[in-house]
Amino acid sequence: MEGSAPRRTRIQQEKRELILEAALEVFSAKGFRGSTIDQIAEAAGMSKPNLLYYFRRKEDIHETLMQRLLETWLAPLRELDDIGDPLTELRSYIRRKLEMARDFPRESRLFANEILQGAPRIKPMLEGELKSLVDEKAAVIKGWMRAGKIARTDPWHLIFSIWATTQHYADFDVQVRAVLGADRGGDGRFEDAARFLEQLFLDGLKPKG
Amino acid sequence: MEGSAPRRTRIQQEKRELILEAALEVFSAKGFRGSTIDQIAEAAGMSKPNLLYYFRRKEDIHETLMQRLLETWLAPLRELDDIGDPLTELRSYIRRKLEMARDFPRESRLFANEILQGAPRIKPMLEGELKSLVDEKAAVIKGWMRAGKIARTDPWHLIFSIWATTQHYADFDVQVRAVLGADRGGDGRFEDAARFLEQLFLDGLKPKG
DNA sequence: CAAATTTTTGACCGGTTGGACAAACGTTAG
DNA sequence: CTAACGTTTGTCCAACCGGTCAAAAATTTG
Repeated sequence: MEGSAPRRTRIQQEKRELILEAALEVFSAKGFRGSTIDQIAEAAGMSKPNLLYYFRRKEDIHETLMQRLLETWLAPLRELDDIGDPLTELRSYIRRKLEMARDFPRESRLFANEILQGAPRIKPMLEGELKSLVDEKAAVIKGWMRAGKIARTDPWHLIFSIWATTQHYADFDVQVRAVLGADRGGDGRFEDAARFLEQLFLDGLKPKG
Repeated sequence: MEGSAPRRTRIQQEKRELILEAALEVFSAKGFRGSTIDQIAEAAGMSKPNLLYYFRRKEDIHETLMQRLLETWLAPLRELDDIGDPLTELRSYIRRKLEMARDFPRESRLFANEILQGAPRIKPMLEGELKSLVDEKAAVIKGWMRAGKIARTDPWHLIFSIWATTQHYADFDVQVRAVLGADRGGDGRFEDAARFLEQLFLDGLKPKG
């Protein structure tokens, strides 16, 4: 048992938040190994020993960050529900995921970094909680297919493709901006992406008629 | 001018290849900062000073690796050609990219790592060579749309979505395997992915009829 | 063969980094 | 005020890491 929530003073709560915010910034930009405690401390406006008073080890910061991330990261998929029109549900899911890529790019990159390195710290979660959730939702989608509400295809790979296309705009942001150039790479790129993805997932590329 | 190819002995050529192979393995798994020269040297079966005899700095290895990578990485897009049936061309492009994710996952991860960190070493290339190439191919695709051969949509985001969906199977391999589980996560996953992506990009999810 | 050149190695160095620690400082309660 | 507790800092250390260097070993060349 991890047991009863650790008693924390007001200062501790505030400083811990500050550190986590700073660490998210640094970790997501440079990766775990590429980040130093000093950098995080400076970003949080405190000295290294002071930071280590709130988090005993560098790993502890990363772990805490990761746990929080996973909560919010899977929320959109959890909301995918059997009630309501299937195509609308899927469209909403795609939109929500794209909004997360837009509003929480650092979280997306932190996650991507972890997976890229082989997910050493969260593999159990992937094989357990995540797999269960995806299997569950895949069953829902399969139901829609059987009912003729959406085309028959592989629900798991469908989910992968939604993850891939949406998170791409956070994880590969530099590349997206570079390719789109100064004019089209501005704020409008997420709306363009939303329009494109909606069309792709609904109709594909075959010409109408 | 970088000038005439540096004269190299047989041993130098062989050892440099060995080092690059080992470095690809290590860098792609742990990132640049997360990798040590010692690890690369060990993977290449030599001592650290010996390795440094062939590559004076750690960065030199990474740079060489990166240059080679970019050549092969963009080859499939270069092949996308105006002659031939548009839908077939796009299907081939998707297939080739997926094959690269399957056959060269380390290269894909190395590239992903670089982009994730903000592409510090290849940003100029992204804004120059890559952008030009993509713009050029986007124009080709636009031509197909005008000719009514494929549905009208955003060619740039179309290319992004192909990159994202295919590279996902290399970069997020751990996650894909974890979610698919022992049975479906085997070698067949790339064929499943190929089938799914073909359907997605051609027809989307709307039910037929 | 021997000389010249290339390759390999062990020892070493300076800078960085994660983390420990005790002392100082601040705050609050009695 | 003072004791207790929470917070902050300067100093320090051991491990690690990128890279140097000179000398030994191996290889090539004449």
